[in-house]
Amino acid sequence: MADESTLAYALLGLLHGAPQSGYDLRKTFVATPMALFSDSPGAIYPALRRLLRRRWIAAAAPPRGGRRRRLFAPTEAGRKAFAEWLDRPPSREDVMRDWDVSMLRLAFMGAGSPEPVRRFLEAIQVQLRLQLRELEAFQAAHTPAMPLGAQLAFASGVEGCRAQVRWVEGALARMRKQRRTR
Amino acid sequence: MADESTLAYALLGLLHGAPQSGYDLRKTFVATPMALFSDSPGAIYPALRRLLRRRWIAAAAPPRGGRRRRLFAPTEAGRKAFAEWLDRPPSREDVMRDWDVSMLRLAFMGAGSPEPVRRFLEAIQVQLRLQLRELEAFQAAHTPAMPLGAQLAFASGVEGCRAQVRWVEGALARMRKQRRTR
DNA sequence: GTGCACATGTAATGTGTTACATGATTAT
DNA sequence: ATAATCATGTAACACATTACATGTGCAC
Repeated sequence: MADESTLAYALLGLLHGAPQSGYDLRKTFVATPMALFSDSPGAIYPALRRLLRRRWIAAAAPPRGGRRRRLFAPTEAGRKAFAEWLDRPPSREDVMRDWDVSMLRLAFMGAGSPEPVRRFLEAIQVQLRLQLRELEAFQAAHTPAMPLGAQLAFASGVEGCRAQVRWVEGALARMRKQRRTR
Repeated sequence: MADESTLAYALLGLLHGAPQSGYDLRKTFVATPMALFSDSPGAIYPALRRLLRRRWIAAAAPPRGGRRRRLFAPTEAGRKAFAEWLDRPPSREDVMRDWDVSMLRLAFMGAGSPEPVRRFLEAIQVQLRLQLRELEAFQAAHTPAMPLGAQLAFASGVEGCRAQVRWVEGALARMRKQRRTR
C-alpha cells in the first residue's frame, strides 16, 4: 500500500487530539507559525477524503444545532498507522531534505513516553553528524574556487547543519537531565 | 505570463556557464550536495522543453562525433528573465518557506558585481529578524504548555532561524571587509 | 558481437495550488 | 433583508516521481 502524503499524516495526527472538521484543521495551519502547510481547502478536503477511504479516520457525531460541520476522528487502524509513521527510523534523506517533516513527527511524539523521543533524536544525531562531515569536506574542497554568492550560500547550508547538530545535542542533554531529576 | 518552476530557473542558471545537455545537468544535481533537486529525467527533460517553448533557451550546435547530445544555451530573453528572477526582492515567504530557493538565487548572483548580493542579504536580514521575533514570541507564549517533543521541535525552528540571522550578519560583515580591503 | 554505460525521452500517477461555486448561519 | 462569515466542496492546471522504453556508441 502506497504511503500517504505528509499533509495527510499531519491531519491524522491533529485529529488524535479531538474530533475536528476540515475547517478547524485549516485554521490550525493558519494559526501555527510552523508554516509547513498551506490552508488551501483544495489540499485538505481531498486528503481527508483519502483518509476516509483508507478507514484511518471516520465521521464523528455531528454537533446538534449551529452550522453544518463534518467532524472526523481517527479509527483504530488510523491510530496504528500513525504510530507506525512516528516510529520509522529517520533516514539520511529525511534529515537532509525533509527536516521539517522530521520535526513534525517529533512534535507529535511528545504525548507518549520519552523513550521513542530519545531514540528518534539519537538517530537524527547520527545522520546529522555524517551530513556535516560531508558538507565540510565539500566546502573545503570546492568552495574556495566559487564566486562569492555561491560561497555564502553553501556556508549557509553548513551553518544550518551545525545549528541542527547543536540543537540535537542540547535536546538530548535536556532529556538526560529530566531523567535524572525525575 | 505564469512563473516558471524553481527547477527550470536552476537549469537556466546552470546553462549560463556553458551549453549543456539534459544529462549534464542531471549529473550536476547528483554531484552537488545541495540536494535541492533530484536527478529525475522525468522532471528535467520536460522543464527543458518548457524553457524551449518560452524561447528562454535554444539548441546549441551539437558536438561533432561521439554520442548524440542535445546542447542548450540561454537566449537573450532567457538571460533577461533569469536576471529578473535573481533581482526579485526576497519576500517574507521566500525566507520562511523557501530558504533553499533563496540560497540558490544567492549562489547564482556571485558572478556579477557585489552590490546586488549585498542588497539581497540586507533584505533577507530584515525578514529574518521579523521572523525570529515572531517565533520567539510564539515560543514564550505557547510552548511551555506543549509536550516535550513539540517543545523540542519548535526550538529547532527557533534555533534554525537564529543560525540564519548569525549567518547573514557574518556574510554582510565579510562583504564590508572585502570592500574595505579592496 | 555482446554487454554496458550513455543519453533522451514518455506514460501513469499522485498531489498541491489557485480559483471558483454553493449553501447555511449569524450579525446588523 | 442583506451582507459577511462559516464551511464544504469541485475543476483546471502544473509539476515531480517513478517506472518504463528506446537507441547509440564504446569496451572487451
